Amino acid sequence: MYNILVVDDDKEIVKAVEIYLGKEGYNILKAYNGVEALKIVENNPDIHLILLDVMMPKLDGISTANLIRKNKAIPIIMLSAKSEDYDKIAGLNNGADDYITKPFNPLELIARVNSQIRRYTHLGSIADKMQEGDGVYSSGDLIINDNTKQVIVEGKEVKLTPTEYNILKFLTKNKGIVYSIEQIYENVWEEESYGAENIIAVHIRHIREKIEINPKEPKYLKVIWGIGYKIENLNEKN
Amino acid sequence: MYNILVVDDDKEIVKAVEIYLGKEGYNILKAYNGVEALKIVENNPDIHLILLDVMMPKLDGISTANLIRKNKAIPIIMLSAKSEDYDKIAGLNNGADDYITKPFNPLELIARVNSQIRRYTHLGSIADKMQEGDGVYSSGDLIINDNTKQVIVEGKEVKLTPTEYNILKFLTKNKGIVYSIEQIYENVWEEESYGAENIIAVHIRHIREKIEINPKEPKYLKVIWGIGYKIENLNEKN
DNA sequence: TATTCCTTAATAAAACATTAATAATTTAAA
DNA sequence: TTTAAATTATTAATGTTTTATTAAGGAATA
Repeated sequence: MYNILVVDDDKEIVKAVEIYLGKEGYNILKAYNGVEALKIVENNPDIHLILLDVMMPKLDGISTANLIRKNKAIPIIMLSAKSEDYDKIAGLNNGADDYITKPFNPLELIARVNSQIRRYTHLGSIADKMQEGDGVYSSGDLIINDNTKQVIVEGKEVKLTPTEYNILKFLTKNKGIVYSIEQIYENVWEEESYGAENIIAVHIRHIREKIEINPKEPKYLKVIWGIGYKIENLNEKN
Repeated sequence: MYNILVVDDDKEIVKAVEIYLGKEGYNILKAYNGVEALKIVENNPDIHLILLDVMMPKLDGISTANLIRKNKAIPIIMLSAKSEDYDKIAGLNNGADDYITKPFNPLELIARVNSQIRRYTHLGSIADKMQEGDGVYSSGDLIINDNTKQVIVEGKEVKLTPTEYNILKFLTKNKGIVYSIEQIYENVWEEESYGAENIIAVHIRHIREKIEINPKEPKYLKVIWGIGYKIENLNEKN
């Protein structure tokens, strides 16, 4: 049984989250501002994840996260009312592991919570087993093992078709670099590209469906408008 | 006499399972939701196996399994109505030892129950006798002893032909790694491969018939579509 | 010579790739 | 700020490839 601390000054939201996550079998602790959250974290050594609103009276979510992170390595998911740029807000805040914008889709909430819990509880062992090099490529919590042809995202294995696998492998091997549709086609199919736009788009969509929690706000497989696609380089965090 | 707890909110299914397993000589205990199941497990120290429906009111099967597993190491077989992706559902749930999709074939039900009971009651001793290394290769409850040329699956010896044995040995020695049909042919026959597709496919089928409970949903010998075959690495579970 | 095993062939089933049509975004221009 | 053009996203269908299955004939083995 995992314990999740939910922190939001809006009691309706806390209640809703409690219902959604309760059904999933999680045990919920509640706080209504940052100060309360800090006290609860201090007194409960066994909290597995924190859901933290950004906008709160007394102590805002980002400061709260930073204070908690001084002492503990608990995963934190930030909640924010504004549907602002996912990347920007997430980037502002070193403390958070993930980010959800309100109003949120319950299924997405559950998926992100499960993903972080999985990551926190199992991932260490998986990541340890695999070393970059030796046909293993990674970006953040996306790991490709070309020996076993396995793709693991946030601790969970994902099944790709051969073409999907080849595209993802190519982009992850060269993470951070943007490739045009033509370049992707020619590298993966090893032949000239003609009207390849759509065929790549369809495969990209299928890959996103499998590796991204929310394919509309991809974390790994990003489009650079007018140029092409890349796998975000989520490794070297300084 | 072994005691099996059957948990499903559909009383028809509980009754049917009782009939099938009763004929096999098992003693059946019944529960109709997760909460009832927990009470029975608490009050009966001598339950040897649990059959647990995934979709149930009050407390779902996966949560129930996790709660039971906190205190006991009883084998659990999950039942699910949807014929969804076996791997996905099984992966979601660390607590379960096996998985059956409804509607199920009575023979498969019996085979899986017998297999788990055998495993639970005898396997410790077999696995102890054999040590990896010394020509002994294994994955989960599949054990190959190359000294005695024996293949043991879930506590039961299985007879393979020489070619079948060589293919299985090659894949199990290198479990987790995916080999193309050509690679398998060249490693096992030690000669160039031409149109080897079908010959391998036929042997694979024969091996599956012998080592898998349900060859259509193989647990050990898996295909990676478009790439090849592998023996799933079922050992290192953390 | 009888039996077991391997291979081939033909067919079925499943998984996957591609295409096409349409919708939604983004960017840049009016 | 609106509109238009370009680019990417999405969905469903159709076609292709790969694997699975079955059965039968031939080779090896006892």
